Amino acid sequence: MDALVSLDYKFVRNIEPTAPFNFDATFHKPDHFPSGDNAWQPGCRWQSMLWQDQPLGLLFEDRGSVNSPLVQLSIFAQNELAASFLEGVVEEVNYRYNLQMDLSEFNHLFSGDPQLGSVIHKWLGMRPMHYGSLYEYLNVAIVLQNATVRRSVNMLQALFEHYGRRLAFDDKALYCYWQPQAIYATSEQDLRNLKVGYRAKSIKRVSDAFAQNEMNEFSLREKSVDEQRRALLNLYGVGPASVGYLLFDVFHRWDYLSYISPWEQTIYSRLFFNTQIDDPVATATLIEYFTQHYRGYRMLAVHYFWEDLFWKRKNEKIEWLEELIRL
DNA sequence: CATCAGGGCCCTG
DNA sequence: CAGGGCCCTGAT
Repeated sequence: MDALVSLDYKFVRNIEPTAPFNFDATFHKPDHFPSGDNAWQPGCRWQSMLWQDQPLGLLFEDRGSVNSPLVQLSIFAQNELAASFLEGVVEEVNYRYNLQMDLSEFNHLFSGDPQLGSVIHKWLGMRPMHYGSLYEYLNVAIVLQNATVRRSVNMLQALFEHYGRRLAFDDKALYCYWQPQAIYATSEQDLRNLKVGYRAKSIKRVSDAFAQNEMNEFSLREKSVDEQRRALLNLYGVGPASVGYLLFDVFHRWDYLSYISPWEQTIYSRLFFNTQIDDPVATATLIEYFTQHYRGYRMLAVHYFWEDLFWKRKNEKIEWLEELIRL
């Protein structure tokens, strides 16, 4: 299955994000684990995308500034694409990367906050984003479960190699996701052979739900948070931790925060209550704290702190954090 | 060499 | 609603 697909057609579109806009903090998230479907360097992000059965290569380039943002998007494809198709890609890209997000209220409310204020100032215009579809994110969420980062990386890579394709564009070769039908057509044992362990059952059942149109990301986007939450929890293999990530990253629910996993608990306790690693405060206390301080944008506020921390980690060693991130 | 926990979730009692 | 079991791996 590991065929190299050459994307020889190129189409260029300009996108004007809302200002202020921080290109690198939006297009690169140092806390995301490395994944074979994208690459980044300052001012550039390469990304594969499977859109309406078409394997695409995307290249985003920073052509503006914080206050006068401009992103040049190059779309690479196997063949000629209609203007309407390209418009659809641009619209979806605007959605996934939150390029038209209005941050003015968030900035206004919290730029004077003793802790969040300086972080907002430092990363002014940063957007949360997830580059993939709901189905793609679910695969990531599942391989994250109860595994070390290295193992999660290996599992996703094995899935790419077995069910995905490699796309060649702009001198890059990046893996592209598969359709859920590819796994609908396979067996749980085939998945287990890729050493995903008991997650095989979740991957299979989630893929089956999408292949049989029991899940529709686009209609789900129109529903209420509660309906979205219920629909996601209804999927086998999705629990409180995954649903939190999904509602924030895929459904853009900036205030949804109802579960904090143990390792996040340790980090937040250290950041907000200055506790020792082995003595974190209760998650209920943390949630109460976020509710008091960042009501309306609780998870977005957490995202700003989180990204700030992982950008720091990228540039300097943070010893207490290294202990918590077991590769 | 054996043991264990890891960026959860399901199922049972 | 607490707790055991689950696949596999790398660390100890």
